Amino acid sequence: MMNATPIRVLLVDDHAVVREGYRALLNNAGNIDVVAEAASGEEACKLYLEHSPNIVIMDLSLPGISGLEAIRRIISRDSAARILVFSMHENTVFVEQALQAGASGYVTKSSAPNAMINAVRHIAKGAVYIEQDVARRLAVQKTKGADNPCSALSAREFEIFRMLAEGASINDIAERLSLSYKTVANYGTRIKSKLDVNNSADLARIAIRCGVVDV
Amino acid sequence: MMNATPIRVLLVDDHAVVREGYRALLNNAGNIDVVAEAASGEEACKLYLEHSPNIVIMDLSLPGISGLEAIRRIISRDSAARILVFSMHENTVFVEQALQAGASGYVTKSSAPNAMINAVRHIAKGAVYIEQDVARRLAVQKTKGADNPCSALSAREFEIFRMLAEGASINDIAERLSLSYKTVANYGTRIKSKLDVNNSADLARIAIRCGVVDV
DNA sequence: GTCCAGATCGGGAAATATTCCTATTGTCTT
DNA sequence: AAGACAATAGGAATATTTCCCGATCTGGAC
Repeated sequence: MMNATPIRVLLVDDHAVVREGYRALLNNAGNIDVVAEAASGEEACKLYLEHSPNIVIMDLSLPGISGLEAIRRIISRDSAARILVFSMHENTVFVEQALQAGASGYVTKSSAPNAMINAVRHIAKGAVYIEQDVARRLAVQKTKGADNPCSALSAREFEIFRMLAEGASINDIAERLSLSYKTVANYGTRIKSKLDVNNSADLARIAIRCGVVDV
Repeated sequence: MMNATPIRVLLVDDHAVVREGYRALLNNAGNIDVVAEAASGEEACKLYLEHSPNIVIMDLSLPGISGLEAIRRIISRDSAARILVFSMHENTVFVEQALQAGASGYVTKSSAPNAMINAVRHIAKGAVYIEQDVARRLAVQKTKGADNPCSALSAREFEIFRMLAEGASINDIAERLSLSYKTVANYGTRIKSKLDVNNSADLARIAIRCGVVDV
């Protein structure tokens, strides 16, 4: 097949080996041209301005500013920027945050190898690309227009969420808030359900991610 | 340059895209032949017996049994097996655990792309390959004793600790490790006791602090 | 003013998880 | 060979979590 101008891609991942692999993959796909690579969010912003690629493929976990922050910065400079997040995180929290930040697509590293290729082509055409199962879980979770998971919580829920994430026991919390044990236990269940997790470890991680408690 | 028999490699990583990338990388290097790919520890063990590769390149985070457990199983069947761990974890705890389990090398994904190639060649010759800075940090840590709580844990404890901190349920873990529910539950209690915490949220925070799981 | 949605608060019962105890192997070390 | 300790797991008692309910209360919609 003959193609016109190739899709120009900026690759952002802090692992050189991983970038190298993706580069090989994208080159083999044809009509996709990796024009630059960045190992950090800062570098990504800089290189975006220099190269004005059609697509940015962005890992979320980066040294320095996070992938999410990098997305925000790129979008703030060019609201038409098309960014495909290529993350190993399956959690919908990340998807939400990425889309909220302005990403046009989200593909997980567990996807089929050509999912990235497909996503690149779709996004280049102006579409939004999210994988089926990720999208489904996202839809289930989108009860409110929450920009971060914590904002789906009511005041009381948030308070108890914090305490749980800090490692407080149900009894502690009940006592400190002068509530019945049952009430707190039920809040715990409701919070986990709202945040789409089913254990305290994940709860703690979300809290840390949101800066609600510290590490 | 002309070479005799190529180095036959078994690639183990749960992400098809990542495997694809490494395969491309190794093929380009010349004289290295990826003879099989596994997406899980179980599959790796099976394919190891079928193909008897010269080298296994093993990611540590796998579905089902962990990379560490897979290394142990392969080594228990063939103590001469040469396994290169190729992990994204920089933490020395992982290096320690991997070498203890019988790995012959440890390369992080942040290394230069050809570090993997070098490592494969070295290990194929029978050497042990660990990157400079990783080795240095390992040595530093050894000289000044236990600086992080995880080193108080045994191999099994560490493995389960990780899984718990990642949010896996007792049942998940039992199934993935082919252990009784009771065994895992008891490990959980022992781990909490050793780490001096009494809930999963604190467990997760310690794991994050030690860089054993990410946020 | 009435009504409804949603927040807050909790009981009951069943399902799960955790703890503490004990016991059997196997593998080192001394 | 003895002792220490890791790995494994059962039993029984607790503790926690979940699911399902119902009672208030409050702030807006109509």
